[in-house]
Amino acid sequence: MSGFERFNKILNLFSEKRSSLTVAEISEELKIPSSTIYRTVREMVLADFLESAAGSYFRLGQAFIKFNRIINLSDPLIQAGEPFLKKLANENPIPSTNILARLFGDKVMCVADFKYPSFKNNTSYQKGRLMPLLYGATSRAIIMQIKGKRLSDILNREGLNDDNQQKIFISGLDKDKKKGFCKTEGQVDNGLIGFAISINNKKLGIEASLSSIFNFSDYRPEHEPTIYANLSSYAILIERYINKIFFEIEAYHNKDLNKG
Amino acid sequence: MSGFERFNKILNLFSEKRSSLTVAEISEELKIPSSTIYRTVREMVLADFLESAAGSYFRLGQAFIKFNRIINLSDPLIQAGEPFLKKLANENPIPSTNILARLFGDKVMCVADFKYPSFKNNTSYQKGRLMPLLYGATSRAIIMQIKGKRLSDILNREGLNDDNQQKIFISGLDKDKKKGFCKTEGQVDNGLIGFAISINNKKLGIEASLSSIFNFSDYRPEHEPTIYANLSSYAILIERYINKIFFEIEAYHNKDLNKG
DNA sequence: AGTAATATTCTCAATATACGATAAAATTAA
DNA sequence: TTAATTTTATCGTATATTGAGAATATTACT
Repeated sequence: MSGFERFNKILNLFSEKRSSLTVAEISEELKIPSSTIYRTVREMVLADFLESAAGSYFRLGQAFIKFNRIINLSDPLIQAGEPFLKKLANENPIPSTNILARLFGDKVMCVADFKYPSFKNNTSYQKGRLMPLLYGATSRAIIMQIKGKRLSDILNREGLNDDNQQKIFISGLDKDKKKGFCKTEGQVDNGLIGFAISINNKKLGIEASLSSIFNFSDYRPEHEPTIYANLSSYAILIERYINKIFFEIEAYHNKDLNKG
Repeated sequence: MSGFERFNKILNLFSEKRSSLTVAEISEELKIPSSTIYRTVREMVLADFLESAAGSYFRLGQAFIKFNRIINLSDPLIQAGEPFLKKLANENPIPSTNILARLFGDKVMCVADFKYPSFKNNTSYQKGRLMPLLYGATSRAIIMQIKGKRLSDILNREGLNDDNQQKIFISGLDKDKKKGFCKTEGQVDNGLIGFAISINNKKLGIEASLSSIFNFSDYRPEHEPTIYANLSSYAILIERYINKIFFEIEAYHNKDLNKG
């Protein structure tokens, strides 16, 4: 096993449910001698990827807070989209959670969210959370953008191996694609209904979606036109801003080149 | 150079100002052949620490968002303190930014913040940001808790090498310690005045502070008693909650032991 | 489209580095 | 204090990592 692999494996033992671990536990989980784990953990602590806590436990370290902040301040999708989430929430006809999600590798991750103050439910959609790839409007509006071999590869990796099932899933996606919207009910959280629309930027490699999620009990069919209108106008706005930011980044790099 | 060291050095090239880099740039900065950098970068992309962006640039990856979220959901200080920041802001006599900061190794980092909506200034205090160790009430209320060799080591590393200057600084801290509060004006941001109080928990190794920052133009001396009263009552509340959370964590680990 | 320029991956032999068993030391608990 | 546990240090060996350079893939340009 390579050094980096071990480093990565150690970090991935940490989760929401298990936020601190001892060297003994890590060593046991990974079946690696504790002398090696001690050495690695020490390195990681030194570099702030871990920190030692009470009772010889170790926790995730400040490095993640630091780098997360850098991402927040510089990710074009977050920069372009986050400011609009609150506005979208305010313009929706009923209380909502509003989500910017994005494909990272094989996974859909929520990168920004705004919950309308009076929105009751605790949705699964929170910044930083990985979302199920095959369920929910948020994710559908993203995989909708992928096609061909890449799509079937992803589906296979997600466990949708059966050829026939895959065809059904893809033809469902195609229908949504024609409509231009996704709408799902209770696929991720019970009692919630979600609407989503695609956002993308080929140059920046961004495959994302904007979605609004409502309590099904609040929702009435007559809300739908407003919901769609809001989503699509904000999606266009966000795509424009992403482009603007992209050109700024490009200009910045070019300036650099001319300097050197 | 060890593998991990390189990994760490690559990540630390990224900053708020420089959020994407090419392999050539990394190779140039670190004086390491690009074939090696390509290999390392590929590994890092595979593990989501980097992601490739347009124009053969690389950016920080989703792993940081993911692990940051885990920290947010599990860090006892954030868990215990964040919910109170808004309340504190609402009870302050004038608009404020309210900060939970914490010592990580040698650095003070803001781990949670709540800005009162009408607070105008863009303060340097934002979640995830490293704060200057020797300036500002926020940091003083933290180093106040450190003494002896550990304190002088930290001061030395921060560049306060002169013995005499160090004595002056420490005696200043001692005065604040007696008062139980720190108050500084314009040390970090011009036109702002900050008040801070210590928060700590030995068992969990938490050395932190709670602070309220105001626009100097809003501030009147008669506000001071209320500011202090708010800070100290919330600090006590937060410390109690940290303890409660600590016992929950302990109980959780013990339960695990009995299981296994 | 076709070509040039860049970016990325691959190969391989030399060697630096990480590995793990064990001992020693330091810290914590009883 | 002693005992138990956690952490660091040591060291020979095995092996993963390195970097030069070739090969390939991708992108940019005409």
